[in-house]
This record gives sequence, C-alpha cells and structure tokens, in this order.
Amino acid sequence: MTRLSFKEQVHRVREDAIVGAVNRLLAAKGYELMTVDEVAAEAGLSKASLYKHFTSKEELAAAAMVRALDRALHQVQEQARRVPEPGPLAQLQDLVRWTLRTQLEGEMPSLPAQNSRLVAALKEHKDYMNRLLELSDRMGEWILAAQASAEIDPELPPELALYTLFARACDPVVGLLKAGGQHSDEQIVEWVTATTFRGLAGAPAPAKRKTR
Amino acid sequence: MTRLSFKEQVHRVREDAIVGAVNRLLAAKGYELMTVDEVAAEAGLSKASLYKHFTSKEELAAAAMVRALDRALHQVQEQARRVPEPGPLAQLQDLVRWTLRTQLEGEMPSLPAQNSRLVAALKEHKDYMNRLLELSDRMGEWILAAQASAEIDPELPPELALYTLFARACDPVVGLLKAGGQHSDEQIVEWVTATTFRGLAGAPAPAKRKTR
DNA sequence: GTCTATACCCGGATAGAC
DNA sequence: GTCTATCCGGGTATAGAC
Repeated sequence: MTRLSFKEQVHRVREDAIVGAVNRLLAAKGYELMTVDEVAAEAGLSKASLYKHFTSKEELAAAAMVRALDRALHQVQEQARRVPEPGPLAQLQDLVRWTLRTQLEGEMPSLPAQNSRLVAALKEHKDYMNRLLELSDRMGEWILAAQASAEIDPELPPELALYTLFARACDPVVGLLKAGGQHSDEQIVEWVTATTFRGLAGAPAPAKRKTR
Repeated sequence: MTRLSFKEQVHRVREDAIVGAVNRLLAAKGYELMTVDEVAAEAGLSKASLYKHFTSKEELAAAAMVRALDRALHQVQEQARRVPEPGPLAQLQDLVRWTLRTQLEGEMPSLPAQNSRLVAALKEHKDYMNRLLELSDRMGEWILAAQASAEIDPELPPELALYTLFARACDPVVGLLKAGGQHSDEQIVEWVTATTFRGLAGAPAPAKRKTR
C-alpha cells in the first residue's frame, strides 16, 4: 500500500463527497427521482466535473452501493472483533440491527429492482457483485449454522431467510413507524428485529393453520 | 342504481381497460418508469384520448390504487361469506395470502412512498383515502381482537402489525423467491404468510436477546 | 479537472381538426 | 371523444475554453 500523493488525496476526498451525496439522495428519493444536478450541487462541484469522476448515473448508483456494502462488511468485522465467539444468530441479528439503524438515519441507499437497465449495469459491475456475493456468502453460512441448531427453522429454504434479512434494508415498516413519531429509534429497531427473527425461528408449537 | 346507457357502458369498459393497463404497468415497472404512452398503447387508444378520461399521470395511479383497494375489500367480504365465523387471525391470514398471490400474478400495483408530489396528490384523493381508511380500520379491529386473544403479541403496538401486513403487498422476498424458480407459487405464499404471522405472534418462550 | 453553455432526448401535457 | 401533431420542461450527457 503506497503513500498517496497530495493530488490523489484530494481526488479521493472529492469522490467521497460525491458518493456520500449519492448515498443520501438514494436513501431519500430513490434512483429515478435523484437527479445528477442535485448530486453535483450537494457535492459542491459542477455536473461536468462530476462526469469526469463517474461516467454515468448508473456508475454513481453502483459506487454508492459498493460503499454501503463495504460498510456492512466492515460492520461484520467490527462485531466479530468485539465479541470473541458470537453465535451465528447473534451475528445475523446485529447485522440486521445495524441495517435498521442505518435506514433510520437516512443513510441506507436502495435501488429499484424493477429498473432493468440499472439492474443489468449492476450485474456487470465487478466491484459491486464481488461485495454482494461476499456478504451473501457470510450470511448464508450463518443461516445454515443457525438452522443446524434450529435457531432458524430448518424446514425453510435458506434463500428465504437470506432474502428476508436483506429485505430489512428497505423495509417500509421502519419509515412508517418513525413517521408516526410515537416510538424511539431503538425501540423500532428492537421490534422489527424481534418480529423478523421470531418469524424465521423454528416452530416450537405449531399454530393451527388452514389446510387447503 | 339506474340502467346504464350503451354509451356509458362503452365509457366504463374503456376506462376499465386503461386502469387495467396502469395496474399491470405499476406492478411491473413502478410509477416512475411507467410512461403514459405505454398506458395508452396497452389500453388501445391515443394519449390525448386517455387524457380526456384522466387528467394526469397521478390520477391514473390513484385510479389503479382505488381498484386494488376495492378488490382487497371485496376479497374481505367474499371470505366472510365463505366461512361463517372466521376468527380475526384467520381473516388477516387469508387477506395476506390473497395479497401475496396477487403480487405473484403481477397484478399488485405499488407506489413509491418517496415521491412526495404523488403522495400529496393521493392524500387529497377522496376515493383513495376512503378505501384506504376503511381497509385499515377493518384490519385494525382484527389486529386488536387477535391481540386480545394473544394470537398476536399484545406487547406490540397495533400499528406495527398493521404496517407489517400492508408491507407484504410490496415484499421483495416474494419476487426473489419466484425468480429463483425453485418453488411453487403456493409454497411461497405459505412460507411468507407463516413467517410473517409467526413473527407477530405472542412470545411463548423468550429467546436470549442482547441487552444494550 | 474544473467550469459555463449547450446538445439532445424523452415524457407529460395540450392544440386543434374531425 | 378520438385522433395526429406539437409544445415544453427537465434530465442525462457532452463540447470546448481555461
């Protein structure tokens, strides 16, 4: 890892400001409603200069997602450092809590799965895909381990658990509860975490279910 | 209820085709990516004619949501007719199952909560708001009843349950599982329904939870 | 690499004939 | 009410000077 020149450092800081702006705007308005003009204004440079750093709006979005995934992976490492031997379920729960907190702070970017052009661009984006797969792999291992100990219902397909946990990053329930103004952020985090994992938990007493 | 003239009937059928197209396009691409040109093409008339029926894109979206809410309310009635005395939990479960099936069929429209212009327009839209409130009220009553019998955790705020159930209408887990192609639609419906209601259920055995 | 100015296109909405 | 043709704002992306 070589020392960065002054110029390169400035470059880094600038791009960080840009990605930070994209991150916030993606969280606040979503991809379609976010305009490149806004990004430039918030990052404090002109639109033309911005396009020297990132060649398209899609690249901007990808960069923001890469940073978000990096933060998630960093979070995973930090948490492994704090607790000596955390169980797989505790790891997953802490990751979900971090996700919900980030969302409550307006710092969780999320992209529309419906925009096929954007989705295609992301699939070609190596930095993004690598990180996404790495995070999925780690979570997948924890899920399997938690299923082995029946902390997560072994009957459920592991993808269901994975998708369910990922979906907390864009859960509308969080924003609706916050908008109500009745509850603290931490309370919201705990409720959503609890209901999510209770839903995935092994069934101790099978409730009566309609047979069809 | 007076008999409709032939002309009025044609009018109705035309508007139904329009709203149907909006419904499908909202489900497939979302509000921002749906263009009025597409709606007109799919409904089989010109854009200018379409604007004689609905005065704006927002009106189109509202009309689709009104129809979706009407279908949900109709579903509620049908189900009350089939079963003589359904418990509140069974009512909620059946409604969620219907929601998930509709989503799997690509017939569940959903709007971005981030578009403030659209949200403001909907809040002023009486037909929409009346139906939304009616459905919320019905569900709210069932939730309170289910909490009274501890089928839903009485410790949870009822709004949390309400939002959680509403959120199934745009749950990304459904689409991801379907995209995987490994499971039948009915299996997906049952899994998501089960995890949702297990998550909201009263806690029989409190799991160990990290205190912070 | 940064700026100002602009090309270019797309999409919502409308004009005006029939 | 339906159509064809058009307006016009706004958004992505670029030209070209410094």
